[in-house]
Parts: sequence; C-alpha cells; structure tokens
Amino acid sequence: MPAKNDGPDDGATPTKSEQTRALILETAMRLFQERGYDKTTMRAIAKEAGVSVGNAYYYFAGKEHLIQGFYDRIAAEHQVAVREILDRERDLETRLAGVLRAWLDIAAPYHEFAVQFFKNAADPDSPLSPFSPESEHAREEAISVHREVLAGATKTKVPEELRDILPELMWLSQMGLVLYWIFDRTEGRERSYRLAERGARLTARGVALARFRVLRPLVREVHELFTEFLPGMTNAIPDPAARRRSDP
Amino acid sequence: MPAKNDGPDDGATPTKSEQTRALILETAMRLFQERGYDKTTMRAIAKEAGVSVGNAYYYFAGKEHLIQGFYDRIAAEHQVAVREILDRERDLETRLAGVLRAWLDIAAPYHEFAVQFFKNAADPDSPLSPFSPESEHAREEAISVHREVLAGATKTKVPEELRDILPELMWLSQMGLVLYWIFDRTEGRERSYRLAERGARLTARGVALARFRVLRPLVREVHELFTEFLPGMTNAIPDPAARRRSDP
DNA sequence: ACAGCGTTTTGAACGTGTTCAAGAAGGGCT
DNA sequence: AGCCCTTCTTGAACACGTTCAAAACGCTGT
Repeated sequence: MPAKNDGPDDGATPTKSEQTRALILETAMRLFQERGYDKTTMRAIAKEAGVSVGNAYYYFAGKEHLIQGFYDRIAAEHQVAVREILDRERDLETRLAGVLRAWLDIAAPYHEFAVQFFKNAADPDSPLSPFSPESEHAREEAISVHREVLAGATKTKVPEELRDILPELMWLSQMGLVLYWIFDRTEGRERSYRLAERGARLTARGVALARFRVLRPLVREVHELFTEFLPGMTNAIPDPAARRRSDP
Repeated sequence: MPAKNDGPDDGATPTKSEQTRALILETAMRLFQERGYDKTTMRAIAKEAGVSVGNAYYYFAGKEHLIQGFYDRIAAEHQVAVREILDRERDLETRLAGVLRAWLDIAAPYHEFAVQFFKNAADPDSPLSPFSPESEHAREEAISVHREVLAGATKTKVPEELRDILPELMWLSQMGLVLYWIFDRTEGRERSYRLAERGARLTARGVALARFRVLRPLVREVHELFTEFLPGMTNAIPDPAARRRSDP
C-alpha cells in the first residue's frame, strides 16, 4: 500500500500528504489574517495553495476547521511564554496575572476573527468547542498550566478542599476572560488587560481568605458544585453515574 | 403618504405591513420547530407563508433574525411565570431558584435550536447578542427580575456595597446557567435543574456571608471589578471616560 | 511490465442565504 | 382623473460552502 498518512509523523520527513495538508492550512491562515475569515473563500484558499477545492475538503472537514490552526498556535506559544514567568515568580497573584497577560499578548494578532472561534465554541457538537472531547488534550494542557500556577505559589497555602478543582475553576474563569476579550473594543484591549489584573487579584485574595472558618460552608458549596457539574460540561455527555431515576 | 409602518402599533388594528411581518415570523418559528433551524430554508419559509423570498428579507435582515421571535417569547412567558413566585415567596434562595427553574421550564421546548441563539450571542456585532445595544431593553427587564428577587427577600440583609451590582451579577450567572443548559445532554436537562438549585443556594449563602468582616476586602474587590467591567461589556463600546493615555 | 488497490486530486454541480433592479399597490395632492 | 412618492413585493441572479463520481497517482506483489 502507498503512503499511509495516519497520525503525526513523529520523525523527520513529512509525507507528501502531510505537506499538502500543511500547505492548505498555512495558506488558509495567511489569507484569514490578510482578508479576514468571512472574506476568505474556500475557492481563494484552494487557488492560492495551488490545489482544488475538493482537495481542501479531503483534508479538512469544513472551512471552520481551518481555524483550529490558530487555536493550536496560540496554545503552543502560550506554553512557552508562560514557562519564564512560572520559573521566576513565586507570588500567586503575580503568577496568575502573568499567565493571563501572556495569553492576551499572544492572542492579540488574532482578535479580529476570534469571534469565529467563539461561534464554534458555542456549539456543543462542534469538535472545535473548548468543551468538546476532541479538544480534551488542549484543554488538559491549559488546565495544567493553572495547576502549576497554584503549585508554584509557595507563599500561598491552598485549602485541601479546593486543591483539586481550583485549576479547573481558574481555567474556566480564563475562558470568561477570553469571552470578555472578544467583546472588548477598547484601544489595545486595555480593558481586558485590566480585567486580567483584577481577576488575578480577586482569585488570589479569595484563595487566601478561603481558610477562614466562616467561609467553610461556602467553600464546601463551591467544591460540591463544581465537582458535580464541571465533568458534565467538559464531557458533554456524562458517562459517570449521575443516573438515579433513569431505568425502573 | 401611505401606511407608515414604523414603531409598534400600540392601538388595535394591525397594519397590512405588520400582518405580513407577523405572518413571516410565525411561519418561520413554526417551521423551525417542526424541522429544526438548519433544515428550514428561507425559500420554504417564504413559500409556506405565501410570500416571496425577497419579501422576507424586506422585513428581516437575515435568517438568524427570525429566531429573535423565540427570544421575545421566552422572555415574555418568563416574566409572567415569575410573577407568581415572587409574590408568594420571601426566602432569597427559594426566590432565585424559582426564577431559574421557571426559565428552564419555559425554554425547554426550544432547546434544540438554542445552539443557534448562542452562535449569535458569541458575536459582539450581532444585534441578537444579549450584550448588544439592541438587546438592552430585554436585558434590562431580565435584570429587573433579579432586582426584585433581591428586594423581596425580606429575611436577607444585602450589604450596601453589593446592592447595585448584585442583580447584574445574578443575571450574568443566569447567562452562565443558560450556557450550561445548552451543553446539557442529560434526560430532561436534569443537570441544569440541579445546577440552578445549587447555584441559587450558593448565591444566597454568599450574600448572607458577605456581611462578615473578613470578607470586606473581597466584597470590595468584587464590587470594583464589576462596576468597572460590566458596563464595558454591556455597552460593547464604552462611552464613559476610561481613557487616560489615549491622546497626547 | 503490469495489474490491483488504496490514497489523493479534480472540478462540475448542488443547495442555500442574500442581493437587487424592477415593478405593483396604495394613497395624497392638484 | 391623473401624477407623484413612499411602501411593499417579486423572482431571477449571485456567491459561497459543500458534495461526489470519476480520474490520476504511486506503491506492492507477481
């Protein structure tokens, strides 16, 4: 049989198939940036890449799947940018603020068609949604960053009960920031930067205060709420138990 | 000049124009419910309503604008359903839970194409977004419901600093519930109902606890955060001040 | 060499949302 | 009545995402 293109060629030489795929993806991303998502037609992408329209559809399920490239690129750059901050800084608020700021910095060039991101994000059935099973890897990596943000904040004692869910919560609020950022029309997204700052401060103080007695029931409440409902959200269809009145 | 159709005919006799508009809208909504949003074509709507395609576009800017009808219908029904609860009940948690549950009940029949709602919601430029200027009236009414939820909770003393922003915050978390609901694939959306319950409990307890001294800085933090950033979100383009380094 | 068979590539054709130039309808004014 | 102007209506035409049957390609085993 001829070149089976399956799976990433972890080695050196890229398959012909992989080359074509990459060519289409890169052409698409370039055109998206030059003309915007809506004004870039599949025909234009194909022509510019020197292939046929059908060929683009052989590699990508649809136009929207071509923006996955940006998603991956941002995630990768963020991982790198964050390394430096997490290795240097020990203060929770500063660490978290740094991580969020880094994301805003990196995502800046893509703000224009970030809308498109979110139109897909809003569709539970779209594999491009950050909550979809297909995005699990990327999501898990993003959550891991927050796990590290927390773990490396040596001065902050994290309450037992929050330790498991806090990273996931922080990721969720990061998604909130992204939403705000998409809507943000201010010069240089300055409001988003400010929200990142303040959000980091709020989170840090909240975590610090969570140790107090009076807050015990509230903390427990939050814990239960998110352990119960977060899995359901990120799995879309919850496999684990949670059926009580289902079958008689 | 002939029949000027502008503005809602607050009187009795509907204009010919208004009749046509209503006919198209009702036909569209019926077909959406019968066949789903994607499978309903503009041509089908026009044919079924006995008008031309172009005519539909004379009254509605695009296909997606036809779902505004659902938005309005849900909002109206919710206002009514909520009345009963708010007049009867005095406990904050119960009131809030009731309001949220009522929304889930009413929205249930439209879950299928609620996705479409959110695809538009994610676009800041779409007038259908709950954050858009065009939605201001509906949004303000929804927030008012929460204002009343709070005001009528006689047993709960709401801290001064939270009084202004809490309704808006509650509305925002209601939007969160809606998002969860859209993703919810469980039988009868039971998980969403549970989230509504627990969310209401969390909110009620949070408000109750906000009076304690230790929480002073946290409460202030939340207050500042949302007074600064919520207006920016709901106005899309923030008119008020907030420019410091703009022009030299 | 060549037949066989997966993989890749092609481009015409289809369906659908949207636009637009042209016309019909319905009044007010002289 | 006849003209004019606004409002409403029409349906063909357009653009774009997507599909699909058929062809081209390239490798393997005989």
